[in-house]
Amino acid sequence: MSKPTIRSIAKDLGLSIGTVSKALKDNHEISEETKLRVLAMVKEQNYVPNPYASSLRRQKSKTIAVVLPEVTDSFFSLAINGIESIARERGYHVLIYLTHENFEREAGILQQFTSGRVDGILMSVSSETSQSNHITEAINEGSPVVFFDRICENINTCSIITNDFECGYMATKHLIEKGCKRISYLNIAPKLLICRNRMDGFKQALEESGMKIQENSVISCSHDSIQNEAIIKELLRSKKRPDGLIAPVEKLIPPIYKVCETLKLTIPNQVKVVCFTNLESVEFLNPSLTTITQPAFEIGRTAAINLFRKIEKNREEPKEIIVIPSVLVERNSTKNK
Amino acid sequence: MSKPTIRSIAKDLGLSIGTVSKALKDNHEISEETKLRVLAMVKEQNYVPNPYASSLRRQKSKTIAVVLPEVTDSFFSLAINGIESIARERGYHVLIYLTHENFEREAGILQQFTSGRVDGILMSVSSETSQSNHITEAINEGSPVVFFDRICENINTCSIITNDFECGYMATKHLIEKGCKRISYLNIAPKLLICRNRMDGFKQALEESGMKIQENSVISCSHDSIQNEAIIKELLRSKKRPDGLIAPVEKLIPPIYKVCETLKLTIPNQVKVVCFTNLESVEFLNPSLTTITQPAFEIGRTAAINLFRKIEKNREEPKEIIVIPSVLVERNSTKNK
DNA sequence: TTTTTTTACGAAACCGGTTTCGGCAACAAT
DNA sequence: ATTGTTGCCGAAACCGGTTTCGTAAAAAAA
Repeated sequence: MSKPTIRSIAKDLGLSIGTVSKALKDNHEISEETKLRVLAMVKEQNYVPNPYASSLRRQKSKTIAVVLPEVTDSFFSLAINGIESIARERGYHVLIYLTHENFEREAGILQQFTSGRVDGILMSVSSETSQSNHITEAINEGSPVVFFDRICENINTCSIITNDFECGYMATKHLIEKGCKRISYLNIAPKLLICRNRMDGFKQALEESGMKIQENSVISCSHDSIQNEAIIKELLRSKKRPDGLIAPVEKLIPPIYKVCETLKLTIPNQVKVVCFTNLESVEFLNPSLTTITQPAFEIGRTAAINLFRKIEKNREEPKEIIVIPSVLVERNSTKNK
Repeated sequence: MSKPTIRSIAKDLGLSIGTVSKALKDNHEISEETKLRVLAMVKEQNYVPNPYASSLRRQKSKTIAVVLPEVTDSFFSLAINGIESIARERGYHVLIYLTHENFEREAGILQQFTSGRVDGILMSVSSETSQSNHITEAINEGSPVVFFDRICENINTCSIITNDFECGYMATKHLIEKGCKRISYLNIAPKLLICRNRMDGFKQALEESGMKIQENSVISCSHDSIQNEAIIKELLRSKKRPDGLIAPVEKLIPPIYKVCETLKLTIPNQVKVVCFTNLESVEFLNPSLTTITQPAFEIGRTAAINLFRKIEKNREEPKEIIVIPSVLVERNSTKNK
């Protein structure tokens, strides 16, 4: 027995295709009695409408895309949780695409969306992304975009971020209060607004405290952990070794801890560390890690809610940036003896 | 200017729709010259074919589904990476669904697939899943399924797992070698084959060492971290407190470390711990955590490869279980002074 | 009773591709 | 000259729903 279609259902009931279709969407044109008959048959045959036929005709897919750099990061996996919770609630399907921080991949992915594969796009841009034609094009072709975390400033849409400037500022002030004299910010994606904001917060906190931006104040890291280890090792071996580190992403935790171990530098006595992360186990690191904990789930949720808002009423809405604040959780990596 | 369709492209070129379609798939019926003209126009107008029209006619969607309990676990997020790498290579799209360990959700998700939304399904079943009608039905309706990690034994398909029995055995033997006399296995999903296998390995290792399964040998944990904390606290406060713990999932790390801290039990002196996880930062926990590290990326990759094998040649293939071994990485949480 | 309105449904166009089939040239083989 | 062959392309059916429009019968209004 082959898959039931609306045609086979209609035939079995002696009804027309259109009638069955309307009955299934509870259209007022159809009598209650007929609706019940249709529902019964649908249930009996376990009929599920072909989504692609519907998508083709209605020109909407009930599907959204999530485009992000990676999933092996507590922030992004929690954000996906938040997104999924809303999508499920609304009956939407979620396509996931990983850019691996690569601009060409990101552009290639976005280009596919110009054909109407998805009704909307949630994205966190790659660290290489500096131009935004690929995104504009997707929007122009009718797929609204909402950014979360790694937003694209020159695009006129809704974005959900945390208070990155304040976070950078908080982290830095915290280190200064704890006695740090030379703080290094481990930059990972200078093109990203959020990283620049965090760094600007860092710089302002330094200035306010009468500290200068120096040679080793901002260190460029990569996405490769071997390289990062080398970079951090060089930093912590230099004459003017910093006594405070700010890491804007959790992938820097292993290299930092490893290098400190190798160089026999103790955290927090010789180097204090603050990292942006949502990993639960940071509490039990040696030493426990002071973190900026972002509202990752809530950011994902809010992004999804706003995307659906855009999808539903597709009129132009003003550029809006929603900020959900993070919290600094103080632990032992920044303790002063 | 509205979206280009194959119709508008054909009209602009003075060709028929069918010719354009064939030209785009490099059909031999079309002359090189015409193909070049079509390609040029397609590029000029940035035309991307409507995927749903194609899916509808071809009865295949170039899309697979990944159904899993959660993403906030290093194993699953790495597995997604592996899956995505293969899907991208083959030009497939990836729909993601989270069951949150809930059987009804899982069944509901699977039911949708009976309509041909996806060409195949990769799944790791929820811990509540004991029956498999929902999965059989999806397979019968034409969506091949490949399991990874949390497999469903009574379904005749390809599955990718790690050597769970040996892992349980290894972990236990390791603890015994390190001097443990009373070991507790923190069970999390007794219905799952992999958990039973790990536990069977645990039991066999106990027996071989002349140790008996006792009251506190197997402890049932839940998916809620507050509850787990209470359960573990009770366990570690009991008269016959274990001196070794085996945790089959990483979400148990925080409660274990927390309870030990609260009860002032030092790891590894009073309690030794082994956990199944792929988290990079376990090396820097206090104390560093001995782990069973699973080949998560490789499992995801292999599952995807085998799913595509099934999708391509859709003849029946024998039930096959591919085992990719894990490794025990010894660290300080199981050191004996 | 006649006219209007409402109710309930069917026929058919439509969404945008894919694929089958048929046919016209041009060229080769007989 | 006749009969294949081959190359190249168009016409049209088709995938499985959705939606518009028309209409017969029943109910309500005149």
